[in-house]
Amino acid sequence: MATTERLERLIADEVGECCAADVNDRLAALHELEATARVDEADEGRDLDALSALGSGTRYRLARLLTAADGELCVCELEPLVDVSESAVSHALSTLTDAGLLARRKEGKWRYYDSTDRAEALLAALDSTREVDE
Amino acid sequence: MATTERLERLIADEVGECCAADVNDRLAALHELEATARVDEADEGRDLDALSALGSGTRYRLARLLTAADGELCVCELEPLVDVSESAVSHALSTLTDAGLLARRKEGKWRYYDSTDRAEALLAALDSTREVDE
DNA sequence: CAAACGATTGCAAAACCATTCAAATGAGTG
DNA sequence: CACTCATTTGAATGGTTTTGCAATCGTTTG
Repeated sequence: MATTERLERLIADEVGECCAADVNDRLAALHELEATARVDEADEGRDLDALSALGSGTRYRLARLLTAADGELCVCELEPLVDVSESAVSHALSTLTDAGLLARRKEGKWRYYDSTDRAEALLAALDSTREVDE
Repeated sequence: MATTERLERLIADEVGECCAADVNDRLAALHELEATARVDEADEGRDLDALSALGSGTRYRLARLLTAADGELCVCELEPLVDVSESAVSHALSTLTDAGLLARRKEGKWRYYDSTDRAEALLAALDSTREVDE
């Protein structure tokens, strides 16, 4: 996977000249970076689940609604607020729940959903990094 | 889209009895919630772009690398750190840039990328809401 | 100016996803 | 226990996404 040719030329380009030591230093730095950036595989999977769950219109809107509500909401309250079928709402809520973005509570025939800290943190991150200019 | 039948029954279930006023109150609350939760359409589009851009393995890993690096990195430094083709890396970096998660800088033949505040905020949100228990 | 090079782009194939319809589940009620 | 109702589940479908290949763009260098 790793051919160092381009990297050598990059370093030569930056430093003017390029000796083996320079290349080794840079390679070491890159491997250290790789270690720093690496996330536990299970955590990475959960992150990807959360991001892709939120990354679709219907689910994003449901998560927004549940985050804006100060408490839990029943499926039958959510359904009229998004314009997809009842079944699609259920699929969406399940996906969000599996992704750790919603919590589900049963009460008799009804099922209530609420947003988790994770959903709130992600939406807050988006809200706080909105571009000012268009 | 909005049939109030189920909602009426839900309220009857909660309150014991259900009069028109109860239903109207709840409907008003739901409409207010809808207004609170609503995000400017363009902003919503940008949020979805950001989330779905980050929500795929290759792009997530690139964003992690650039966030962990204290400065910008050249494409040729990133390429050996992820195991997809050069072309896929380029596609991924473009998608991330379009989504507002990376900044691109040209210098001669080389192209450098760096993460934006938005990418960092999203990854930080994920990191800070990791479940402790499995 | 032609050749070399880093990076991007258009395209096609394969993999994946969101939605719907139909059927099932599980709770409450007569 | 049959019936209704809220919600979920499974399968099918149409649409989008990811990737690699080949061709191309823009820059530097001989």
